[in-house]
Amino acid sequence: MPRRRPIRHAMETLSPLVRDFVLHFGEMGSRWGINRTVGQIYALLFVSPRPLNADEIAEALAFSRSNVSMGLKELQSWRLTQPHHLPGDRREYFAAPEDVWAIFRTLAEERKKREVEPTLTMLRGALLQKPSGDAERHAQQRMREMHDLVELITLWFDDVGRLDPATLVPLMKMGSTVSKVLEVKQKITQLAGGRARTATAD
Amino acid sequence: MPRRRPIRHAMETLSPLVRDFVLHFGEMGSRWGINRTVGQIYALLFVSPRPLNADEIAEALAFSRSNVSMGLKELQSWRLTQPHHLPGDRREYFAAPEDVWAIFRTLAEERKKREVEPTLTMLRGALLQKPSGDAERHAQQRMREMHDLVELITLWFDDVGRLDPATLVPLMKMGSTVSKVLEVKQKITQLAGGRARTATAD
DNA sequence: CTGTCTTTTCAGGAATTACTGAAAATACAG
DNA sequence: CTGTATTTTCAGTAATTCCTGAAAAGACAG
Repeated sequence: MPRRRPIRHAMETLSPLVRDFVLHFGEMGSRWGINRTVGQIYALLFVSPRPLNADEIAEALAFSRSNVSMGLKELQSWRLTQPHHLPGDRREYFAAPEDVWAIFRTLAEERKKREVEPTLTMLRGALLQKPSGDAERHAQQRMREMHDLVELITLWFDDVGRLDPATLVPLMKMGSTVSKVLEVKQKITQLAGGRARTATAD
Repeated sequence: MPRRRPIRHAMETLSPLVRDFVLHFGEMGSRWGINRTVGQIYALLFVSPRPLNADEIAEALAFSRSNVSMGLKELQSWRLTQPHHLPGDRREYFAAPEDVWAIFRTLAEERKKREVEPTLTMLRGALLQKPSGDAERHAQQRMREMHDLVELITLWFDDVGRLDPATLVPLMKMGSTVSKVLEVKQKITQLAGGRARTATAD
C-alpha cells in the first residue's frame, strides 16, 4: 500500500495541513476503485479557495500534465467537477462544488448508476430463468433476497436524497427515535379514523 | 477492465445462472477495492445451498488452492464468513450468513471501521491545527464541513442500523414521507406541552 | 489562414497487485 | 510421538494498472 516512488519535489508548495488531507484521500481513493491521482486531485480542488487550472494542479501535486488531464477527465465523468473559464484566460479552471451535500449526492447517484443498476439488472435477469434442480432454486432464492434488499435500500435512498438538507439534517439527528415517533403516529392515525394517512408502504 | 487470461477450464461445473452471478460480483469487487477472486468466492458462498471447503471453491472457480486460502482469509477479516467443522471431516467449511441484512450490516460496519473512522481522525487532527493565513483558514473550513457531514451520516447510520429489519423495512418503505409525519409530530409535541420530547437534535 | 497556447491521446515503461506452486506450518488421529 | 491431512506462507512470475513524455488535436486571436 505505501508507494515508494522517489518523491521528486512533491507538494513543496502545499502546507502540511493540506498535504496530509490530499495524501489521505489519495489512499482512500485507492480503496474505492478510484485511483490515487484522482483522489488527490479532488482533495486539492475541494480545499482550494479558488478554481485551479491543470498546470497548477500538476505543479502542486508533482504529477505530469497528462496525468492531471486524465484525472480531471475522470472527475468530470463522475460529475464531481466541471471546467470554467476565467475572462481573458484561455485555460480551463476546475473547482469542487461549494455544497458538501451536493458532492455526496452526486457521488451516490453515480455509484448507483455504475454499480447498483447493473447489479439489479443482472439479478432480474437471473430471476427470470427457470431453475433446473434444487441448487438453482436455492441460488435464485438467495438472489431474490439480495435483489429485494438492494432495491429497497436504493429506492429509499432516492427518496431521502430528494429532501433538502434543512429537512434532512434534523431528521438524521433524530436517528432511530424516528421509529418511536412512528409508533405515536400509528395511534394518532387510529384515533383520527385513518384521516392522517401519509404512507402506504409501496 | 476485462481480463483476457486464458480460461483454463473454469467453472465448468457451475450452471450459467450461478456463473454469471459469480462473474458479476468478481467485476464489482474489483471496483470496490476488493479483488476479483474475493468477490467471486463470496458470490459462490452466497448462493451455495451448503457450506463449501476450500478445495471445492478452488475447483468450482478454477483458482489455485493458495489463492482460495488467501481469499477466505480476507473474507474472514471482513467478518463475512467463518470456518465451520463438519463431524468426521477435518476440513474447514465456509458459508455466508443466511440473513442478507446481517451481511449488509457487517459490510457497513467494516467499511466504517476501515475508511470512515480513519478519515474522521485525520480531519479532527487537521481541525486542531492553527491556520496560518487565509488559504489554510479556508481549507480548514472545508474540512470542517466534510467532517460534520461524514459524522452526521455515520452516527445516523449507526442509529438506524440498530433497528431490526421488522421495524426498519416499513420505515424505509415510507421513504421521504417520514418527514411529513414529523411535521405532524411537531404539532403534537406543542399541544402536549413538550412532554413527548423524543429527539433533542444535539 | 497562421501561429500560439492549451488540452488530449497514446505507446511504452514503471509500479503495483494478483496468482501460483512449493515448502513450511498446523492440526489431529492413532 | 509419528504420520497424514489440511491450511498457510511466501518468493517468483504473470497480469494489470498507473504514469509519463512526445506527438496530435483543438481552440482561438489576429
